[in-house]
Amino acid sequence: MKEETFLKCIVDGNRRKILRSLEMGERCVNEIMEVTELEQTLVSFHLRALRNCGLVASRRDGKRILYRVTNPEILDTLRRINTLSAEIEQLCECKECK
Amino acid sequence: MKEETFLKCIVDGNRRKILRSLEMGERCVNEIMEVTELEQTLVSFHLRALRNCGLVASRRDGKRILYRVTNPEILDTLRRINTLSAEIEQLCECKECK
DNA sequence: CATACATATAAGTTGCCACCCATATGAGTG
DNA sequence: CACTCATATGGGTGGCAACTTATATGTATG
Repeated sequence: MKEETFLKCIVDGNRRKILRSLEMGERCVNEIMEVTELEQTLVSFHLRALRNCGLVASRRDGKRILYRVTNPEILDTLRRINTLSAEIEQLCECKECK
Repeated sequence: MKEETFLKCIVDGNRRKILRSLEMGERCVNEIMEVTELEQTLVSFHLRALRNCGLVASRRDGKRILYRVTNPEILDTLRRINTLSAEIEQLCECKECK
């Protein structure tokens, strides 16, 4: 996968929400819906994108389909980005950041 | 700055190109143009965005304006994203990644 | 102060992406 | 096999963001 693909995938806030909802392990779509407070179709839509990018994987368990993050580093990277953003805010001189 | 702002800023390939062109230190717009092979207006356009986000800063030196990355961690993070993307590619089962 | 060089800004166009709505698939259960 | 629960898919739409073209600002230099 190219860097570009990865970034396009995580630039969306709902997709990051979904990724973070999988921090503790596998979850089915219904659980993800509850945690993220997103509509079912929207969750499926984003899960598909995340899956196509290789960020999540799924397996069936009876009626349900369980999703998981493929690589713990993905969440690490999100955390790092979060920290870095906060650090940059300190330096930034634009209006939004004041 | 919010995570979202940071990600929106670096999701663009040309902006990442510009950031990486500043890896070795300060550069003026003209140099950035040469290294990145981007039009002048486009470079200025993106520099403005990067500046508004606090990712780069500038100072005047005679006729020229020199730009620099505000925080070396920004480039570290780009490197990390690059590595991670490559790792994910190994796991990914979609067509694009094969 | 007129001209050239370096960079910035503004307006207009286009393409893409997230979202919504409606509907389909697919597995379990009686 | 009908029905329901869980999830996926497809078409349509609006908004935003990157790019282009044209022009403005600002600094040095003769």
